[in-house]
Amino acid sequence: MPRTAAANEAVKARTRARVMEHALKLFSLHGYDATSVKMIADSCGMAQGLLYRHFKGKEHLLRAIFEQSMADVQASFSLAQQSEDPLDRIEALIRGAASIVTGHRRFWKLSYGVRMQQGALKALGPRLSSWTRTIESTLHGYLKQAGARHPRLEAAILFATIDGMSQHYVLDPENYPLTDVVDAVVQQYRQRLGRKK
Amino acid sequence: MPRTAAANEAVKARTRARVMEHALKLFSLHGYDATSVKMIADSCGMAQGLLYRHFKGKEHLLRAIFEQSMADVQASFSLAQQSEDPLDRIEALIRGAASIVTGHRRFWKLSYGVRMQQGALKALGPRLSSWTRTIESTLHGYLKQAGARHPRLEAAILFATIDGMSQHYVLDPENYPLTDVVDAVVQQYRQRLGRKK
Amino acid sequence: MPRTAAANEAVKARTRARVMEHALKLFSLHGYDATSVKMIADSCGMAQGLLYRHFKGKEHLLRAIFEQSMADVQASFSLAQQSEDPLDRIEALIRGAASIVTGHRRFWKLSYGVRMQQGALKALGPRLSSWTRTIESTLHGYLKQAGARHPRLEAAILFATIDGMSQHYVLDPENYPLTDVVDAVVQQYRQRLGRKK
Amino acid sequence: MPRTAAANEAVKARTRARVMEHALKLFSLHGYDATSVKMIADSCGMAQGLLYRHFKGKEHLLRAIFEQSMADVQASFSLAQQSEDPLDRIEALIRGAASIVTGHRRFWKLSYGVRMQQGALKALGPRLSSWTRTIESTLHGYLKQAGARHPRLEAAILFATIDGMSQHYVLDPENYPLTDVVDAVVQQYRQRLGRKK
DNA sequence: TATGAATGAGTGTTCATTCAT
DNA sequence: CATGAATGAACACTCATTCAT
Repeated sequence: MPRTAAANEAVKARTRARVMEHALKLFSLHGYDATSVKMIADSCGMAQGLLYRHFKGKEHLLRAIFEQSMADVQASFSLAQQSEDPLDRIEALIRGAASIVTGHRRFWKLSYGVRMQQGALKALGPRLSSWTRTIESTLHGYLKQAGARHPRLEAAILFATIDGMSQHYVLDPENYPLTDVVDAVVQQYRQRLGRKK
Repeated sequence: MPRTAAANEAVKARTRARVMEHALKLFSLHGYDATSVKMIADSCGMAQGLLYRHFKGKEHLLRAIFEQSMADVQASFSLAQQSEDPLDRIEALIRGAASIVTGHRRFWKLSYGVRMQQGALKALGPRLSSWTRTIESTLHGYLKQAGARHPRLEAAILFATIDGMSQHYVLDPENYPLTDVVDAVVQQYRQRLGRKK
Repeated sequence: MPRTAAANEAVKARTRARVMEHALKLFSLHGYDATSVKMIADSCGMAQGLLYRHFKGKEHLLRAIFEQSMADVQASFSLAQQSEDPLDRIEALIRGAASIVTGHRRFWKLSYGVRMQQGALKALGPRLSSWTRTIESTLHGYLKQAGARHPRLEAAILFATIDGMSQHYVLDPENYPLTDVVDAVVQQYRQRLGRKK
Repeated sequence: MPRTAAANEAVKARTRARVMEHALKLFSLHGYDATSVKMIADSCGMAQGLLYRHFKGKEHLLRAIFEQSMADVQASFSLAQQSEDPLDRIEALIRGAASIVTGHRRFWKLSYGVRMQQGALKALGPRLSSWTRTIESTLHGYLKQAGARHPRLEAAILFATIDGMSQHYVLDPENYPLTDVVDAVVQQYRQRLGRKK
């Protein structure tokens, strides 16, 4: 009795997910280059060859991980836009960024490591930079609405702060006081922008 | 007649510098792992073997680059500490960071890439993290003097902003409006901390 | 359907054996150091990489060869100890040594070459010297039982004779009259020790 | 003032000798393959390049060492032939071999290591095997004169004993009781051959 | 679908040798 | 006579990928 096509699909999807999970763990731990396909296969408990049934190659695996994580991130960000008040929106965005980075620290560690490598960027470049632009223009819009005097520059600053903070957290998740830092950032923005209104 | 010892020294130093220059370019472009020794040798137009007369290995080459650049950076930072007024000092530090990053963007790109990689960090870990601590504690001291309410948190925020901004510049030096961003950051801090005095 | 585990095992064992066979040939011909992994792989008609699935490295390959051949040798030697009469035992041991060396001349050539090299000895040192001691103390015991006046010295002499003869045979197996030499050695010992009884 | 041609020759000869001395030490210690030209030059305190003024290459250096040592050995052996009595001659030859090996143990260690390597033998093969033949035929002659029944075989045996003994000494010069072994061998031969006369 | 043996181009590194000085 | 910088081919070894089963 052959398994139904649907059941096969389900198994396949589960395997794919498992591979991506293990790969992300190893990539974030040792870096993309220093992680061999064998390490991933061993970690998954499967043969190397099988991995190539699911992903065309190591680079495609990396791409798939980015695709999926990016989608997660996108979804999380949408929540920020439900509020009406611009200041609330900014707060939501900052807090959203923080919760995304805590929820996916492995992915962000990998991402921060990879974004400095032109080679790895060949595959991811467009994706990564369009993502960057999205955040920055979103911030720009919010800050404009909030009455910032130089919204473009302030967006750049806020983005830098969020990115730097996220990275510092990712480098030492155990000790970095992310929630306190986030609260303080939020307060700073509320003070500065609130007063002007 | 043998070449004089001095002449030999000069040739050696020139070659060493050439290797470091090309290595830094390639490391910053493709990342440490993704740059092969062959690529460096080819870029220098020399045989691979010669590289090993000047550096004990790829990792030592990386270390040498760090050593040299770190010394430059250290020197630049010292200038910031000549002012008396805390706010002036903070401004000097922010501007100093920016000028260091523009002056050594290749090194910083390499540095940002390397700090996420466990492997490359083996050699540099102590150096990099002591450096980070230095900056943060310096910022902490200045902010305390400037009367910040939560100097520790504010130092974390300012450091995140500087780091994020530097990184965004390094990723796209042609287009990122670093000087404008720096001016805006400085203004923000002057406003916030100046008012409280 | 995957190859069965058993079939895989068989293929692997066959390849392993082939590598060891060719490696022994080349090691014994050119010496351990002067034989490159490439030479072995070429001789086997396989890719260099494959060799490393079966042996962790060149040195491990050497070790594996020793392990296997030593086991053979050990077994052969046991046969010599079945006789009761000490003179018969000595004869059996001499003849046993000769038959071992003719049966494994490649191994012995390798072995003789390797024992003069500090480098290769790193891995085999203990094995080789314990083996030497075993032979010498066995000879010592036999000669004592046979009533030799200075069994320790005579053991050293007999061991030297056996070792020298084996080595001369191994250097020129086609022409060296090993069986005649062995017969003559046996006769010498029978004469000398027999008379004293 | 140019140095005289003769003085130059003397300097050159002294340098050559020094290189050979250091090379022999290192070759015997680490093996021929494992000894780099740099190691030799460093040990001599001279530049690598200079070494090539004196020897065409590493292999020629090995060859030169053999040449010189062989000549020494040849000279030593000639002394054995001054006696009249065949038994005395045999004794002199055995003792001569022993004193040669103690006087040149480095050379013999190298020699024993190298004679199993076909590659190294390319250069030395003829020399080594003609040497072997000389010894064996000399022994043959003496044993014949001493009235041995199977002089050819007995020569082979005696040669094996001498070679084996020398090698065991060279492998562990500190502990091997060479003089005792030599005395015992001499006594054995005197007993066996003396009686028959 | 799944295996892991096999491949071949690649890695960092060493080293005998040459050459400008 | 002497230097040591420079070369280039070789070395042991790794790894992403393919393929027979």
